[in-house]
Amino acid sequence: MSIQAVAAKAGVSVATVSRVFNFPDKVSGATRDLVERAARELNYLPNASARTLRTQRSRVLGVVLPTLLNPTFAECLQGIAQAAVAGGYAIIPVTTGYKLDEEERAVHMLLAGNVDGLILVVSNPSTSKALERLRAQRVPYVLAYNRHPAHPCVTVDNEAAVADAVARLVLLGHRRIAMVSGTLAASDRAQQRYRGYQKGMADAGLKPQPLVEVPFVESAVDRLARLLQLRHRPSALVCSNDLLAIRSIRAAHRSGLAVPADLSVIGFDGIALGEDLTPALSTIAQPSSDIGRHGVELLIQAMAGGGALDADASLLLPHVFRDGESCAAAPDGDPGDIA
Amino acid sequence: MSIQAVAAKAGVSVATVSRVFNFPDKVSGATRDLVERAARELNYLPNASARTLRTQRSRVLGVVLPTLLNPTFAECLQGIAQAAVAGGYAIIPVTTGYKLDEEERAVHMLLAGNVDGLILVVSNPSTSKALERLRAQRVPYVLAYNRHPAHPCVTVDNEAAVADAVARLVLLGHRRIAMVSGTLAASDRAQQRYRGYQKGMADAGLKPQPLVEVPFVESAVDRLARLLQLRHRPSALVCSNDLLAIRSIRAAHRSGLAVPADLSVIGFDGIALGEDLTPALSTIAQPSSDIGRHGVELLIQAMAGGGALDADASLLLPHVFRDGESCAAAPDGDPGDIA
DNA sequence: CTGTTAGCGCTTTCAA
DNA sequence: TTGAAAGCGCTAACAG
Repeated sequence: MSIQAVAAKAGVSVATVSRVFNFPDKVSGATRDLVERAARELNYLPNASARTLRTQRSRVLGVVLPTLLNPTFAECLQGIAQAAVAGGYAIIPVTTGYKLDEEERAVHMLLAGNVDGLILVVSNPSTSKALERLRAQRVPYVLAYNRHPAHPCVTVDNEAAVADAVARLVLLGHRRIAMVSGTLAASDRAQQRYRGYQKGMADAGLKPQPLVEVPFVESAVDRLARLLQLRHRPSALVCSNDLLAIRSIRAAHRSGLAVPADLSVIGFDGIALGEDLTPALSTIAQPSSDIGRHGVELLIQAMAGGGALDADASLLLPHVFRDGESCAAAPDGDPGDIA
Repeated sequence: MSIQAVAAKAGVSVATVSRVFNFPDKVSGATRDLVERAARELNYLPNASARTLRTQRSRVLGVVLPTLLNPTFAECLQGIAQAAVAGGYAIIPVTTGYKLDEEERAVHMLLAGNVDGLILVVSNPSTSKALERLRAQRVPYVLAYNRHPAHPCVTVDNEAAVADAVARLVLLGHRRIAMVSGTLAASDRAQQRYRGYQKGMADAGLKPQPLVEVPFVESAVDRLARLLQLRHRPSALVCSNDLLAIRSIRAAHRSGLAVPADLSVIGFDGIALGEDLTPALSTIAQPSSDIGRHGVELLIQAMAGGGALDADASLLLPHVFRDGESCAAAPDGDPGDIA
């Protein structure tokens, strides 16, 4: 069903039909009705490819995410989708599994697919080939969760957030506080959060424990359980994300420790599911949906202005500490190590 | 960067360049090298819209899902994405939030976006306007999770799966077994699973309890806790999905019941996260990723054959009972109600 | 306010 | 094995 057919049926030119769909007020009411009726009767839908070819705008956004298996990114994608629809855009999401070459492949694929702009979560903005390429080709893009002075980013203050969480634990009497993280090298967020841990400990005059770094792939529960069976085990764990926190809680149980009586656990992300667990997860909640939404809004705005996005358009959204049940006062009698 | 530029640089016609990209063996080795070099140097990417306009195939698949906040569908989408990439397709996912009018809107949007085919999870195939439309317009599509004799579907045998779960509980000595479900009207799966519960109870000579139907939106924990404080409370719960099972466990704790000592809970879906919980979730695991993958493969296959998909191409994939820790022998002394 | 027409970048006959 | 040219459906000058 083409514009030709509609024009013929309505007895007008194709230009008029086009105007009815794109600039309705440039057409007289009578003609407009005529065309709209014809279009409806023919079940006409403008052909997106033809329109894209002609206008050089696809009204499609590419989305690059590490995975959808972590609810954080699924929530973010929902926010992205919502904002995209509101702005008249479709999205094509691609997941990379935290792998650098997949990031590049994803960007290549999306560029080949004619997307107008990209919103992405990369492993590390400083070293990303994919970003270089986008910059070189002047493709509008915005980063989500990442933070880097040279790129437009929408995220939270990871460092401050974790430092704050550590301070709360200290206030509860904890001294042996350890941090559990995924592979540091695979994520700038993990690095920022670790710095936040170090800062929090230093601020409290405590000696930071060695980072407990668990690979993404294996479930990590065994590794964590081993840690918790040590003689001078931590009384509190700050985890770099909620999934790790959940596994830490499992590890605690397996080691015969009660959460939060024997061990406090704090997560990061604020996945919705955390509130339904027992104990409900104490966590640093970031506004994942908003991060996605704002990212898209910035992007659309920039594209309307015709250009790429500037680093100083970056947004730092507020995080909140969500007080659950996995966090309590420290058991007595452990002085910990003073820094 | 257009095919013209590449042709000029390589000193050949645009037709030859096109052939190099589409039918490499129809071009002599020397010419091919020439063209490939030129393309590389110019950083040429064929324009997807132009190609789509000309060939009438977009190589894009539409995906309609209820939500990504339930990890089940996120897992499924990963499977879909993987199979789509493997088959040379991009995907455009749209979520409907279990709302019928959103289903229609989604299909409309995707059709306007020139997708070649659709994979969707609808509320109820029997009553779906969206499906009618697809059928009428002869658009290739396949359903995931849904099951209906008149449509091509990829799913599991929900009824048998739940009946089997009930049988296991009976074997463990349970008599008062209740089913917890989301809004029945909103999902054919929920209806099938409920029938499975009824069948399982009947097979054991037990009287089915009234269905505990909790709305999707509110967290349901309060409602469930109330149920569990009744005098003749159930000793086991079969839940229509894992999210409900998790909330049921929370409700149990809140009511002072231990899981599985005082209450057994079985979920449905087999979300990965369930294995990291304490107690680890006992659940009927369906192969979500495979459901997505097979759906896409069927679709691509059908589209290659030029036509829509037939109902008898439907696939029933195997489910497995994943034995976790949320399910144990019934406490003594409750005879239950005999049917 | 409406119509005519060129051309977006590509694939695909048809001819050489 | 290669090239010339038509045309996919649409938008946007431009003309009237």
